[in-house]
Amino acid sequence: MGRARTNPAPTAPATARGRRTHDALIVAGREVIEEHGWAGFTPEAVTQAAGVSYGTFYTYFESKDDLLRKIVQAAADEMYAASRVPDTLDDPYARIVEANRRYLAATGRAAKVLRMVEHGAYLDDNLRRLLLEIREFYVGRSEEGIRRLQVAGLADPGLDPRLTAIALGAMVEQVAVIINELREPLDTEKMVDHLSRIWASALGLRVPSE
Amino acid sequence: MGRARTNPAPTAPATARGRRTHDALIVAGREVIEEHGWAGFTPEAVTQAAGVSYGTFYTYFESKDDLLRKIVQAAADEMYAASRVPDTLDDPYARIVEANRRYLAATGRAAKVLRMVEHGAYLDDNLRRLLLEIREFYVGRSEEGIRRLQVAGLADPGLDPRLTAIALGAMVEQVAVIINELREPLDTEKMVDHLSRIWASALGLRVPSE
Amino acid sequence: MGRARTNPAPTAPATARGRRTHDALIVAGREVIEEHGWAGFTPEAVTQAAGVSYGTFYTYFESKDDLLRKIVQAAADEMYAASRVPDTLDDPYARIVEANRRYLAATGRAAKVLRMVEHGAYLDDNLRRLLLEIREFYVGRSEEGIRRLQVAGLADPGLDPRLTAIALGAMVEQVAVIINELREPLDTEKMVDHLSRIWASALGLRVPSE
Amino acid sequence: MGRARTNPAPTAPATARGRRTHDALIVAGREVIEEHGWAGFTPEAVTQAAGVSYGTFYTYFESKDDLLRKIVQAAADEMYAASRVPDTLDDPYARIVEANRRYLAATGRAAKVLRMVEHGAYLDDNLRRLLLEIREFYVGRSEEGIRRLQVAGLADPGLDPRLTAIALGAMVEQVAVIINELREPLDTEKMVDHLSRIWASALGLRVPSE
DNA sequence: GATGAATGAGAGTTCATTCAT
DNA sequence: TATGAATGAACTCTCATTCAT
Repeated sequence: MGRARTNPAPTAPATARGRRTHDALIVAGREVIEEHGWAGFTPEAVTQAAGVSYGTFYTYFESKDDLLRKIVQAAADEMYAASRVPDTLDDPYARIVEANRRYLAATGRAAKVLRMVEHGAYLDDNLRRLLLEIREFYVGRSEEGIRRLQVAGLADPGLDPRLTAIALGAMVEQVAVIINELREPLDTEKMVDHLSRIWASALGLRVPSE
Repeated sequence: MGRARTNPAPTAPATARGRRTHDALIVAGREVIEEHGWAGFTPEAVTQAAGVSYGTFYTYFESKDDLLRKIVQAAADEMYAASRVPDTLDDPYARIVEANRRYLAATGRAAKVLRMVEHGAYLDDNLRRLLLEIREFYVGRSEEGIRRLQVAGLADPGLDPRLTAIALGAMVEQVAVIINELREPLDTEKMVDHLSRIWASALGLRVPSE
Repeated sequence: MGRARTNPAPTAPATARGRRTHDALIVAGREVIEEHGWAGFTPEAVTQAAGVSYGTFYTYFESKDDLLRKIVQAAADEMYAASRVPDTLDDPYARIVEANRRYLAATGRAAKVLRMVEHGAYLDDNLRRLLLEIREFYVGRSEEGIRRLQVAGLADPGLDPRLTAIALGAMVEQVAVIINELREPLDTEKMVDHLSRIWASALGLRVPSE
Repeated sequence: MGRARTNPAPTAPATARGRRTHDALIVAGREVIEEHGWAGFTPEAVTQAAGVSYGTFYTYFESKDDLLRKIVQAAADEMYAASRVPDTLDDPYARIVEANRRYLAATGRAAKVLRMVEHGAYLDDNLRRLLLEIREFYVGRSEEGIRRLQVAGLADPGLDPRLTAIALGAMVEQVAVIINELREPLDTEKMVDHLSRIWASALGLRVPSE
């Protein structure tokens, strides 16, 4: 009936207690979605995991999707922060290794959350756009890097930087997600090594012999 | 989905008409899941897309998950068939190119279905196992190929064949899925070329100059 | 999330059984709203009153408000039908008496429903418009009648036909609603007599002595 | 509404500040119900309109219904006060005109509040009784007036004073409510004139020519 | 076999009320 | 007295599945 909304559009928590509960819900939400997937991601599950009552959910979030967006944003922010390779690292190959190591180690968990959300993304434009932006960020960054290496005469100039960035980015992204679903456990550092060598040889970079 | 199941197990269709309806539902189910994702995949939507009445669904499928499994199986079969590289092709690089071309062109659609299903897979062990098997099939096949090339002295013997197969397989799989979600349209043949070159240089195969 | 609606926008019932259930829900809905008012008008109450299960509600109505609109429409139709004074009745005063009698007797119940709904009408434009139209129908009809009597030299030409119609219509409408809420029971026929005399003397019509 | 009530019965405000807040809530509550109807009348909306915090509501009122009763009482008191026709006015017709003018002008707003509340009244006996009393007050007063005019030989002795008072009171009450909902704006003073003439002619009073 | 109505458990959301600070 | 977070029962709506025809 287009009933007038009388419920508060939730505002930022005013007290420390409120802030604590708010954050606990985001953390709990993330755990729930990691563990039980999209279908298990219900306000009830989230509030139970956070140890608060059902109604408290709506004290802080306008809707289930509102929380979802905030979880995605938080995961994305975390990935950005964790994946930044220090500028002090100069050697191109070392930079690749470091980027891959960080992506796998530090951001694997966040990547999983994003993947779980992709399902919902088929329905919601905002969320889909957000996910696209996140991917674009990584692809764009790699593309730039490849271009710079080409200009410096270190990478094969015959490669299309964008296509290459898309392909190599896809590799790392997908490996980060499936790494824990595989039959066998897997030596992460060794995988980082292989990913980096693939990356380097694709660009025509000289891989330092170990 | 985890509902009690008192349904009579539907038997194989006895008549030609029955067979037609049965198949139409699988086709329709696949279209629905491609277009509207997991959340849009309801018996209602599927029967409407197939042009039959609601109740007919349960004449042919024990449950929604039953249909899902059959869709996945059909998609997997199709991928297997489409991705087989003819034995007559001898040159290793040409084989890689052909495999990638086929994966992207012929199986991209099926790959998308599988990805959409992955969400539901977090709930159902059977389905999860099925998806793992499909991936294992591809990874295993690549692993074997790499091993053979190593034995033949054509590929870098320092590589772990399994890790390499996982990484390169992940690349192609993910590219096949995101290729249609990207901002810009993308020249598929050129992507095949890049994927193949990455694959070849990763293995240390000589890429024939164009 | 703007989740795609997959539930059928309910269509007209295809079978006789469906028609029966559909109608039973409208009847039950009306009883519920008469008896328990707007606040008691819940899908649960309605389906219980109709003796069907909860979910059946949404087989026939898109929403609670959808049913409400249909109830209002049905009540309005019924009022129109019941309040029509036969053209064979010629005497102006007799026509007034008959109109009032019918309004009170035949449409009092419908009027009560409409009044109960008015509350919701403060929120929903469609419904408000519908209620306004219903009132306009009656006021307009009376206005015309008064105008004709003035032209015929039977009614006081100094009266504004619209204001007079509004006031007299308000009187009958409100009497129809409160008649059952009063402390004391009330002789309906005597009330019809008084209303009619008020109406007639207001217009300056000669009231036949009894 | 019909919730268990373990609330401490709030006591009358002890301080001036308390008094101010208490009154502000009543005023705000009235505005809210006028503007957004029964469904918009929530403690949340009321406290926001009054510019105090949510919890403050229950410092002053036992429940939502408690506030409602106080609003109704205030509206009723206001109507009584505003509708009192000065004893100095002797002429019966002038008294009628004045009563109608006051009812429409001064009490229209209060009448609207009462009407909005009627919906809730179907749930609460106290409130229903209160509303009945208010109506009875007006009907009773008119009834007395009619009786006196009959005794004085000024009004038609054939009329039932109670039925006549009910009908004429219903007219004014309903006009006061719908006057602002009509399609067209409406000259209030002209409406007062028509109402009064209807009233007078109904009683058989001589309407002074203008 | 096919149809479409019926079912009811469960999901998301609201809101009157309570409580700790 | 004032604040705003917390509570949970109740409400609207959905949908996988069953059933009568």
